[in-house]
Amino acid sequence: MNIGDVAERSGVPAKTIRYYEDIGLVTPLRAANGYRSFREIDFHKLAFIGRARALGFTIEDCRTLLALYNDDNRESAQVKAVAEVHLRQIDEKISKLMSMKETLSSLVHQCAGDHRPDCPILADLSVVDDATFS
Amino acid sequence: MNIGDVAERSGVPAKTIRYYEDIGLVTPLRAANGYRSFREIDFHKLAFIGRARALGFTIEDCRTLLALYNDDNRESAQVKAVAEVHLRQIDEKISKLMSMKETLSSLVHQCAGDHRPDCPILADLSVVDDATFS
DNA sequence: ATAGGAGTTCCAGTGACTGGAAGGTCAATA
DNA sequence: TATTGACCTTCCAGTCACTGGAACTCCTAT
Repeated sequence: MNIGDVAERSGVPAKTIRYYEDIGLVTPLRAANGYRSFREIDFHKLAFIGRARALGFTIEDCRTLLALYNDDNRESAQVKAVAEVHLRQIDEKISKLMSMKETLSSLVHQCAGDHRPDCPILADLSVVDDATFS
Repeated sequence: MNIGDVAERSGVPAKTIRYYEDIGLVTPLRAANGYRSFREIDFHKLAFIGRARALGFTIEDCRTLLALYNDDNRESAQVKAVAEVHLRQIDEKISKLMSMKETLSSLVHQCAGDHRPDCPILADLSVVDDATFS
């Protein structure tokens, strides 16, 4: 398989696949003409990575998960641990975004959004108190 | 005020303030010894930026919001529009994270997390179907 | 022969910082 | 007065995970 085929099949862009090769995530063979030559196993790996990335795992997580996948002596606890850490980080991101959302949507609701200059959003941002947001 | 003072008062790290000067967000004066010299207005601006960043606005949004803040002829509708776009982006991020969270937490729950190698998380990631995640 | 659609490499940019090296300045103390 | 230590300066490089683009080669079909 050439890079275009594997890109289409896996859903991972060709450019990204080249990048993954650069950082040693995949190691396709090379044809005589210099083209990358992907085996089924390479496709499988890329699909795995694509799926893991879609779940928000970092590239380093992907490396770890692939290593565990290929390790017959793995313990499911190891995989679960990686996933749980990631899950906690997702939760943190969600809480942060939710609190931003609350503040912001309350400000947006207070704002008339008309031709006049008075704006509670700007008023809030320009509060003169020291270091209240940190 | 030296950079350390304004950093402490505004909650924006000194390193970040220097970066903000680099990209033209703040323009402190310079003392004879080459030290940056911050006026009240600089502090105020940094506090504004810090607050806006804490609400997730991009640097470019900050530029826009500061310009509106300093524009006597602004219309609150302009500010509201910026905030609403940002709010929608926050909502999108939240939905994405929530769907990741759901998939992932269901997988985590299915995983025994013991010494055995069998793992539904890895099983899910290695589904052989073509391009299902894209 | 030529056109086009593949593929290749390499370099630079994204956003918003952050770390670190190498050095200059200032206030207080021994 | 010398020195210590905290503070300041600039500049360069790295982060994360790509993405865009230039300049080139290669393959296939007309």
